[in-house]
Amino acid sequence: MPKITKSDLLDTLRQRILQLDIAPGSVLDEATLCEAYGVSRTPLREILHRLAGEGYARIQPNRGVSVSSMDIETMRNFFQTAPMIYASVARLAAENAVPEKIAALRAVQKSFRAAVETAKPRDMAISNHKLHEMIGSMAGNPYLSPSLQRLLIDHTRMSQTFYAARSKAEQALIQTACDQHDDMIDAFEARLPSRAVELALDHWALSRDRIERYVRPDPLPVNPHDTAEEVRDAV
Amino acid sequence: MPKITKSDLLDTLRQRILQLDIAPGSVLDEATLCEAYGVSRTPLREILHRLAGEGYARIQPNRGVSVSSMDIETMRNFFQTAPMIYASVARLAAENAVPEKIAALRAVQKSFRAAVETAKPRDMAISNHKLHEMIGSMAGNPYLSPSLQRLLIDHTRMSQTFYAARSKAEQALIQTACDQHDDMIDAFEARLPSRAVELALDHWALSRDRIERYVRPDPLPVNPHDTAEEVRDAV
DNA sequence: TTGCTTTAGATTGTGTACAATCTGTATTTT
DNA sequence: AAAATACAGATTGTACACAATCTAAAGCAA
Repeated sequence: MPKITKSDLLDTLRQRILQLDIAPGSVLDEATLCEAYGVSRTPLREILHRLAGEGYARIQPNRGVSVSSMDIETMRNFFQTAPMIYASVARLAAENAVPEKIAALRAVQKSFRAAVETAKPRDMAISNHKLHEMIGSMAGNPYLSPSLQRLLIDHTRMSQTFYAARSKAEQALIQTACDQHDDMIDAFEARLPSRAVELALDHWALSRDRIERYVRPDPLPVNPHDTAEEVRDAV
Repeated sequence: MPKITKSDLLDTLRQRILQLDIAPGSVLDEATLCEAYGVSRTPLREILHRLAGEGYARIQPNRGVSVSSMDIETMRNFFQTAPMIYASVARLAAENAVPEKIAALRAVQKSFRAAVETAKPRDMAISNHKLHEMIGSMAGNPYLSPSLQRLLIDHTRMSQTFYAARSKAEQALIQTACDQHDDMIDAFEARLPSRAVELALDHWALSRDRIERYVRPDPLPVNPHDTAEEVRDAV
């Protein structure tokens, strides 16, 4: 029976949700989870309430808890909101930068780069999530943090495919994103809010384009003899 | 023994916190609350976790739950963030207006106006809070809502003094705020995002000035013979 | 006195039994 | 046959007892 602490279990569930190991919309069954992690229902239920409060899940009274879903309407709101929040947070992070937190950022960025170099998609996604969470923490604005949190949850879930890059071109994009992280941390450290905002928006644009490309891929060729490029130009 | 449902108790505690009936920073004692409302600790603890998730309270493991505090740093972040979020929410509310929700807004605004006319500060604060929550709901953006929620919690708590208006001038300000509500709802209904943003910022400016005036009141006259106006001009 | 250790009381966290509610199926009624 | 109802099994919600942890006061050593 694997003994596990409450905060560890909370973290484990958060990660499983972020990695799509537990699918959006699926039900978090109390009995199953208790069995799996060897805790009783009382603490588990408190964890579920907490997950709900953080936006990872949703509680319907007398009908259980389910992982937050990601429908088309949600996506629309995501694209509408992300740049504003990310830019604001970057600005505040630059204004409120302190050496201690900068060092912590660099440490996480180091593990992100390591994950990139060893091509471990899951580690990339989690490190990236953590990095951006820490930027939010450095921004230190309790009114923006909850929005940032919710954006990051869905952003990380959507990016799962991103990090499992197949082509050389996709790997190059990941490298660019990785370099952008370093530039952003430099901007925070130098306390350059405008520069931080600019970099944050570039970083967002890269991610956005990649997600859009996944959601709306190049159509299959109508005529099997056409190349993908010809089809794309025609559309 | 007053029998109370879980969601009612959740709502009651939210209102008590908003009305400063439970002071910022004070601990929410499990035993006391169980005694007071006749529920056992298990459901109460789940309510407390929920309140923490929503930003009304803060959990420190093994050290209990306390009502969110409002220190000087928090205030700074509040003033920095509020206009952006309020404006964004107003824009989205105008874009996503539906007759059903407009009707609901008008109903709450009616009860707000009634509270103003009967000079009931607590009802004003709660109606105002509810109205702005509903605007957020109509905006329908799950990424902005949590930030709006947190802003409203502290905004309502800070406004407690505002609604207990003493002078004629202060009552006139409340009237203005009330009229702004109607204008905003009209703008939502007519689907005029720019107009809605403009009105939201006016509404914010009014509230902000009032709060600032409370935090930094006119200084007492140095020389007892001076009038308040002379002192203000001299500062 | 000052600082550390011990220990009793209070508070928070967990496990388990039981109650309330919901869901889906089978039966009854029209 | 269709609709309504009743029931059984499963799931969620609550109460309470007990375990773990923290707090603060008392005692002891320097």
